[in-house]
Amino acid sequence: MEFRKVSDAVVKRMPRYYRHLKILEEHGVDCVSSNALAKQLGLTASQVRQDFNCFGGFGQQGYGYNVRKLRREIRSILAIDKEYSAIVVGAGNIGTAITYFGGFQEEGIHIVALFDVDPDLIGKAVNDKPVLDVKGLGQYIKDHDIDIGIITARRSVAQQLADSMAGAGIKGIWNFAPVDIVSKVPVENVHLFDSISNLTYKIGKNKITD
Amino acid sequence: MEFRKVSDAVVKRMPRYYRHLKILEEHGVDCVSSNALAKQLGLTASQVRQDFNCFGGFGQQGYGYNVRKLRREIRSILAIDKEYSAIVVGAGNIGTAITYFGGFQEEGIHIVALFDVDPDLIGKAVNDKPVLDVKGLGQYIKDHDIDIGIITARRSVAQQLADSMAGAGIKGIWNFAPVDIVSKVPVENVHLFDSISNLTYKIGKNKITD
DNA sequence: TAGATTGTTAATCGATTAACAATC
DNA sequence: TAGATTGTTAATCGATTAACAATC
Repeated sequence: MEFRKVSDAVVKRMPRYYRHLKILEEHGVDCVSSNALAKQLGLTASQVRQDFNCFGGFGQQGYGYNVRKLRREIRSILAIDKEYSAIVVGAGNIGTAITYFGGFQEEGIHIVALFDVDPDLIGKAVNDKPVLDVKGLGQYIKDHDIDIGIITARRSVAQQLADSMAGAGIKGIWNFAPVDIVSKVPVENVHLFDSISNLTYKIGKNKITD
Repeated sequence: MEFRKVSDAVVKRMPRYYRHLKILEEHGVDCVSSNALAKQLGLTASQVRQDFNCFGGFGQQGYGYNVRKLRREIRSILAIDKEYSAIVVGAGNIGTAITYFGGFQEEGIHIVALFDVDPDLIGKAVNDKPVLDVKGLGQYIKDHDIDIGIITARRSVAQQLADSMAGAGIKGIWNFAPVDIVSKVPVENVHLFDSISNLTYKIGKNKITD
């Protein structure tokens, strides 16, 4: 809907607002001011208002923001109000965990199949989803018009898997392999190693400072 | 070792350098210039040099950076050259996946036990690690001097688990529950929901723009 | 030495914060 | 209407980029 370029920092804060508004709504809160929201999230009121105004004016002067309305707006901005079909490439531990994990199904992301190279895994099922031969990956994406490809395969094959999925018309790639995937389609890299090493960094620094 | 305050943006880039240097080293590359490294990672040479100089001068004028040395320096900065003991709180799908996932063991992070409230899970084992009653969480941390607490429990209990672990002397918390944990000890929040919704955002925006 | 590339200071750019007029 | 709080413009701050002297 929006036409201005929205900075990456703003986009990264949107899910945080969304999660918090969900909690407020569950607690029966109708209305929230930028000031209150800022305090609850550790931001400034200015920042909150600037963020929302990147996408349009969702508030009401003298009153604040309607929690329900604001949440629905952010839901629409993040496009999580839509349904997505997804496949998991790499039926190992992470792939299996992602497939079992309910959190995405309930947000409209439906895993329909897994892919692997291992003949021992091909033909089996994970959470009732079939594990298929990776050879048929591109054709499957075309035939079933798959939206999201989730890469949980080894680092060395991640980029070529991404290329083949993008070539087959996938809409976006969610990558768990420890490489920064580059693609013509949108990519989100989840770097668990980066996260844990940022934690050990902080732990190490803490020891010295304290 | 360092004494200056290093910005969050710099710290977040360090694991990326580390991962890339690991690949360069595997490919037998001895030396790399800030310019080459910048191109490979999609940064600028200035930024690369600025980043490294937050922690000291690791390069050599007229030559560049020694890949092996630089990687070891970053390894030490991120404190991933040390050994850590860890426990997983919440023996569900994510907890199980994290426990099976080898990537952390090889980086010196050793999961020694899991905790849960479910009597059906308590007493069982995941990847040969015992699942214990969460009632004994604090005492276990004290007795075994556990470094890292990995939260893979429900959102509603995540903060109180963090509080109890911090109280028992844990050094850092790695949180997978969809809340921003606040603690007196260092915390890293992994928000899978934020990540996937940033992907759907980009997919949605792509459709409009193209 | 000459060439190359770092380390570091200065300039620019963008994001955050502050201020205030608009308005519910 | 008066009070409150947004939307938005202007000021500040911090991070990125550019420039260049130091030096291998």
